[in-house]
Amino acid sequence: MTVAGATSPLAKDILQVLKGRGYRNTLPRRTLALAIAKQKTHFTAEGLRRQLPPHVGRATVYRVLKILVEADVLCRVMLEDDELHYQLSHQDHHHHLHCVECGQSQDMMGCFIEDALASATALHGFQLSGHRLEVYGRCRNCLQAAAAKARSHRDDSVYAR
Amino acid sequence: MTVAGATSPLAKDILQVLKGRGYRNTLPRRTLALAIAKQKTHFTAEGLRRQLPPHVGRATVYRVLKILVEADVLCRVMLEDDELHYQLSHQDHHHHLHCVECGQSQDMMGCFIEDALASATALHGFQLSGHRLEVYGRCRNCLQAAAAKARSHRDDSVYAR
DNA sequence: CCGCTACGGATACAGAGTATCAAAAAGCGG
DNA sequence: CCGCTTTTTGATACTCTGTATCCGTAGCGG
Repeated sequence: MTVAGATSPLAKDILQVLKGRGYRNTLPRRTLALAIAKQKTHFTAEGLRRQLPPHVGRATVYRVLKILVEADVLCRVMLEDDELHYQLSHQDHHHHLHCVECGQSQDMMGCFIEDALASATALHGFQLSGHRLEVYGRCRNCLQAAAAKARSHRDDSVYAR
Repeated sequence: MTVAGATSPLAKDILQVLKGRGYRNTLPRRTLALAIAKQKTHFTAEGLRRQLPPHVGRATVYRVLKILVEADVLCRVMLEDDELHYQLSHQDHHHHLHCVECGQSQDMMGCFIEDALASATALHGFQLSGHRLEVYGRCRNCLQAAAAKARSHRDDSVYAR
């Protein structure tokens, strides 16, 4: 019933990646891996730290996050409020749909703009090397919730700013 | 040959916008407007401040930048190194081409991904509200410079990382 | 020219991330 | 299982960007 008790497959994967990169398997890293595996959505460095036992130092959190970003386990996403968040990254190139209502974000697999982008940049004499796309909107759940609310209170202006 | 001596049309526009929004016309703001008008490309808040006479306070710089972003005179762009830069914004929705070689950035007018985006997000039950796209690559000038260099020194590996 | 306010600059503060460093833990060879 | 070397850790201090406060000052409408 110690730390090892609740190890998730994902946490194991993370530790495996660290091992593969020559990093040692330590208690703080196991704790971090477990905490990251538990995240349902994006999170900030400080937010993550707050979920950790207090004996895990701030520097350690940032160090591990940095390593995991370099290892492509996590990716950093910039939200509309200019806050830097982390989230589990699929290895493939993809983008994120961020719900501006509930803050959840989901992956949009596959990149459908690569071609359009290539031709558009070619017009400018540009040789494309990469891009960063974040999409904002309202997710299915929030839309449904809003619609339900609208039905019960006709006078509420759900869509007003 | 005082401050008024070098006033550019763009600087006047900026001051006009401030006036239109009910802000006063003050010396620090004139100085700021002039400095911003001189920028050939994106810049950081601190970088801008360093180009200003030292009697202009840090807080003032940030305050004015904030106002100008709200007024859509400037827009904030996130570069690949995760540094926040500002640059003159065209009023219309557009994106930026950033050269990873020389750091210059140019506007790519018109947004060609809106449609593709709408259909892609619809698949996820998303109601689109906005997006952020930054494009990275090498600009015409840098490509030409690299090509010229390659011609003169065949052995240099210009394209190697 | 006066007086009301917005403004400016100095300063202190806040939040995110990094550098430093002594002490502790990992892993390895035996 | 033990000691040895190297990596890691957490505390702390620091840096960097940006914001809040506060009082003197300067704009500007009258």
